[in-house]
Amino acid sequence: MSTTFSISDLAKEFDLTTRAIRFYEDLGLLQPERTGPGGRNRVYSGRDRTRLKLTLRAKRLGLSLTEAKDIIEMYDSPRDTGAQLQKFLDVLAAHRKQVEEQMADLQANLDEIKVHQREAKALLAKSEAHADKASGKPASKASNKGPVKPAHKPAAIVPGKATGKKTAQA
Amino acid sequence: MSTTFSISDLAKEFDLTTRAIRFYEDLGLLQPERTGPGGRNRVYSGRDRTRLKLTLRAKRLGLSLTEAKDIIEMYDSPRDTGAQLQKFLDVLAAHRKQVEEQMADLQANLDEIKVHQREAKALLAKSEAHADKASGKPASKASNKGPVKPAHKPAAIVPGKATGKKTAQA
DNA sequence: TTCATAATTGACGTTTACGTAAACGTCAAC
DNA sequence: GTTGACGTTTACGTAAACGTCAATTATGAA
Repeated sequence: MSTTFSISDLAKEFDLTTRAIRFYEDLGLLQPERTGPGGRNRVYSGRDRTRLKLTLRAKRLGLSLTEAKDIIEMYDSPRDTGAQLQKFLDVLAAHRKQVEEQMADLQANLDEIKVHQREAKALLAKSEAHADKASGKPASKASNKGPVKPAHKPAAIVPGKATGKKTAQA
Repeated sequence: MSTTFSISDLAKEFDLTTRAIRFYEDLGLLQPERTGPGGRNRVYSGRDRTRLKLTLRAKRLGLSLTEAKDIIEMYDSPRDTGAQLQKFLDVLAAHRKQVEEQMADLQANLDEIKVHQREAKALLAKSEAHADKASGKPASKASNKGPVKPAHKPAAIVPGKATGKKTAQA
């Protein structure tokens, strides 16, 4: 009873088109078996599903599909000799460094977002306290008196809605 | 003495081609002034430089250029009314959530890498201790006795070498 | 049996993000 | 007075990552 999946199973689960999944197969990312008459239909294993999941995570992190493939293959390949193990460790160290760099990028972003939040909240509080006439709840109008200069700080950069879909999380 | 930059200044600093920089201008990401005879030559301000830096960081995080533009514009736009401030806060909250999600993705990656490192190191240590004949330093050969099964764990996903260049950090 | 549903293989189209010439202007240096 | 180094526009080319048909085939329900 080794769990398997049809192409539409995976398409639904990960919110992809079947076209995309077949395309990933063309790139060598998936290797489904065939079934039915003349072996027409694709059957995906749990391993295929895992590789697909990893591929999508890689995409979310900004990698190309071929980069994703290289890495997944790397982690999925045999490491039965000491030399291979050592090389694997080297690659791991390099990857770790890059991940940590990207983490730093993201952290910088998050920090900037927080700063903006603080500033905006402060400004909002000030403008509300200033416009105290008939304020019950609708705390936003258009107070064109003190233009409340936008703090010309850089900005923050944010990820996510590449395909505008559901962002199937790993 | 407002610091300005030529197109090749920016190209060198961020390791881009001038073509790319002009392309970003076509997308509205940069708006250099013109100088020289007939206003042919581009002159970039510090603000342009900042926007370029943010654009590249956005790319590293997997955003498209138009997504990058939308976000940068958002952060760069005026917020002089209470309503605008409130909307800005809403957008900030959404962005923050997405950043935190991506951070989680990355953290999962990092954890997996660490697990792999631990496992590989353990295996390496064992194979070295096992192959104790004339071991001075070159601690890797090919011990084809105990094949040391590769732990069939998923994998980790890693960012970075998109353009294969120097990864100019923000 | 017939109709809908799901799957398949081409094969061409599309969007993004630039690359790569071609052909030319400008200015300092030699 | 020509040679670089640097700049410009126009324009076609390209790789990646699918989308979008079209023309089949198989299966199950009505």
